[in-house]
Amino acid sequence: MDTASRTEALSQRLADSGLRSTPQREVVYDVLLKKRDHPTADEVFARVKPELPTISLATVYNCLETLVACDLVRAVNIERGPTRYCPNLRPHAHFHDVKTGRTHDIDLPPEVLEKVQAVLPKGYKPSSIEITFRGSAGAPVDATGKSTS
Amino acid sequence: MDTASRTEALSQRLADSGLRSTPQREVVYDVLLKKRDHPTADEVFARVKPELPTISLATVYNCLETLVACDLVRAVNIERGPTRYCPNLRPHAHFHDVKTGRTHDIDLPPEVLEKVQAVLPKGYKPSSIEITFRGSAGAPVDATGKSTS
DNA sequence: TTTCTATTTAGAATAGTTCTAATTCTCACT
DNA sequence: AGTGAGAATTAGAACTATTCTAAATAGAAA
Ligand SMILES: [Mn+2]
Ligand SMILES: [Mn+2]
Ligand SMILES: [Zn+2]
Ligand SMILES: [Zn+2]
Repeated sequence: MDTASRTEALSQRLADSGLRSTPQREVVYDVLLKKRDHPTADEVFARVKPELPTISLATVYNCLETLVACDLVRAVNIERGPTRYCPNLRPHAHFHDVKTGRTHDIDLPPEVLEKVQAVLPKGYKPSSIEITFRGSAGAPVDATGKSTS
Repeated sequence: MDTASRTEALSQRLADSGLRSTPQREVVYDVLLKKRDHPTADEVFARVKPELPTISLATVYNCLETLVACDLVRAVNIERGPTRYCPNLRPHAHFHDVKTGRTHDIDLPPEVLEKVQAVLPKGYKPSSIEITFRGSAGAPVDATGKSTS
């Protein structure tokens, strides 16, 4: 999907919520889609600025909040520290690599989701599930001791 | 388990890490065990104060950090906002009830844990898994419209 | 074109946590 | 028992991430 059609999809979704499409909202959404590394608001701010040099950090927070409210973006709170933002709308878990500090998306098959939901006692109605792994995702090392990656 | 034997278990675990058992650490741990509602540091502070009126908030943070480092307590970050603390060491998920704001523990059978771990690609070595539900846990309502709880 | 309202903006304010430097406590050793 | 070294506690300052406020701007509607 190119930038034009993304922008179209975005304004549609915003309109559905009675909101306007703005350059700030478009560029914030674009940078999230372009580099899907779960950036913080500060990082989004830094990436948007070259495109919109007069944007403010407050606006970045506002735009992110709006995108989350429209269900185009997920706010991710893996641990204490700044909220991170993820435009991946498919059901997925997060793997937080302690070595690199990076967070990867892990697709969740419906079958696993169901299995997890099944642990809930009757009457518990979840509206969302968040699964987070913490650990190392280092490339496996072979018998020579060299990395295989 | 009474307070005396809890204290014993605590000092043992602290000693294993080369740390001292102190009144502050004991009382902080005790209040976590006594009311398992995932309190914030501020809430722990308020509960400890009657017992140790001169304790400081900094010390509460220090004690909680120590207990987490000793694997006696889990730090829980459900969403943006203060970290919460949980002394339940069994594998469990958290259900955050949006209506009441309360967070409940949900036991996780080993079978479900395995199923969830199985989504990880080869080479991903998780050291911990966090599963959080968000939703409402309202008591089911019967045909009369009265709560069944 | 005027008006109405949404949005953006800069900066102040706030919340939660961590840091700093001084004090107090504990324990090992005499 | 007395002393010294290091561990732990403490109050308050500092810090980070976020939210709020109030004024400026921009866009749609009339
Ligand atoms: Mn942020
Ligand atoms: Mn807290
Ligand atoms: Zn993601
Ligand atoms: Zn818990």
